[in-house]
Amino acid sequence: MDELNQIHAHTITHGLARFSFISSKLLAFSALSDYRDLRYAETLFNRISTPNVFDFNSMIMGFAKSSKPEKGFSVYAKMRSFGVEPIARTFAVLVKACFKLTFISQFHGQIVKFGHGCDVYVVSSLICAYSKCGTMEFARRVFDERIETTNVVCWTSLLSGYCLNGLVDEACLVFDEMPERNDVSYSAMVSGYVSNGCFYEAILLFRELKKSGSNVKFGKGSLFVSVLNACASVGAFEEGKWIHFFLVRNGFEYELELGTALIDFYAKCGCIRDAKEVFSRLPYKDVKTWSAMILGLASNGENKLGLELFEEMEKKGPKPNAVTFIGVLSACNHEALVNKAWGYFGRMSKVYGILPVIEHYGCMVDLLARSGRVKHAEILIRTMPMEPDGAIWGSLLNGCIMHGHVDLGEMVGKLLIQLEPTHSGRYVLLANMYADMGCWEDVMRLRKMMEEREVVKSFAWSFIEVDGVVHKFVADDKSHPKLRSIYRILDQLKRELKSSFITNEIVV
DNA sequence: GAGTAGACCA
Repeated sequence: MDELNQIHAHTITHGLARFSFISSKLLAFSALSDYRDLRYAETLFNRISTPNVFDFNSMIMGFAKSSKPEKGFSVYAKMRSFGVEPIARTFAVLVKACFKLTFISQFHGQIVKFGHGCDVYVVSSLICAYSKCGTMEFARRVFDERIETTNVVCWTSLLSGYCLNGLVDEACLVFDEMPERNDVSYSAMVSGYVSNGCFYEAILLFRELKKSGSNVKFGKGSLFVSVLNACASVGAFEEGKWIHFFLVRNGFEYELELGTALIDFYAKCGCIRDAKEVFSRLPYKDVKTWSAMILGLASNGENKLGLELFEEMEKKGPKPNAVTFIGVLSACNHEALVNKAWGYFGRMSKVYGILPVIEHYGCMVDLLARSGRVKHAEILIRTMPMEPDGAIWGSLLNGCIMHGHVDLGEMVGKLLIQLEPTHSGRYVLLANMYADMGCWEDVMRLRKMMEEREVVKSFAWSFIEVDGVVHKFVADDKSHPKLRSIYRILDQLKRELKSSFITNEIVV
């Protein structure tokens, strides 16, 4: 921007500012470039006596990229009052800044009036805007009415709209019908699957793409970000590892988003060593990269290292945000560091201006309840500024059971069942507590209640991937072909654990 | 232009 200031001064001193071409270029640079400064752009804009359509567009687009995109609406109003006729791009940008249906409808009317309804940029923007408002029927109508002029971007916008609104089947139909697909449309479908919990479908689609030998270009490699996310969610280790090799071979590894996705993937698969390796190799790390690493360390038992990393981040990394503190509090929770956690909980708002959300309170309540400070946990729940959810009461109930606070436990258990009457785990926890106390009548009463309300207890299950094959284990399932050898090893582990426990007891 | 990284506890 310093250079821009100099150029601007130069144009004034040499009498060049009156050439609209030059002032338009200056405005576009200050409003839209990577080094943009919107306040400076506004000053430049206000000095132009008769702004043309490109000047208005620069300002509208500049605001669209900012944190207050709706400010573009008043620029549009000014544009109309100046009698300047909007072009298609004006609407494409404006419509995307709409967060209310009434605004979209108004602009839609203007689009038709000025004859820009066939423009592909406008069509895709309208589809995005209607999708964001949850009105897929309007998005579909725009698409169907202009189907002869649609391109791959419009198709992808429609597909993403369906995914955003949880309509995965409709999104699949769109994906199947698309006349042309590129890396972005694959990425949209994969991430749509992931955001709707269809992790296997996401991975299968990627495998299909690999097998098909299609000529889809991987662009910056960002499709892998979505696939790694799916791999991390299901623990598809071999698939994720394959992607990592592919990325290294093609020089993608060190990109910010990919690096962060890899750290998260390795951490969620329990390979914290590989996560650390990627972290140390990344030349540029932002708040998400640091947070992913801290959360990864905390979820792999390396809590102290997680807290050390946070201290390093405070000294030489980016400014931490709310998610970073979830990792920090989580690490404190696992190490039972109550005082340290209170310290961080206070620092969050005092030093960084981050207001704690329910997840932060959840960490604190869990930590207090686990460490036996159930009364403190209860006070925190009753004084926190938001309505406590089932997870928070669940943490308190857990603490009550762990530390024998039966009266409070009973009260919280009943409250939880009232709050989440279809959640089987809530009944089971309370029933277990009654069983520990020998109150069998209460246990029976709860079981009956579950039957009457048709609450089904979901089975616990786990899985592991070996050589690309996923092995699933369900409680009481006897169907695995290697059942006997698995149980043999389990028995051996049990014996070893028991003997080490006895040895420890003798030492103590 | 469309898509894309981190989110308590259980």
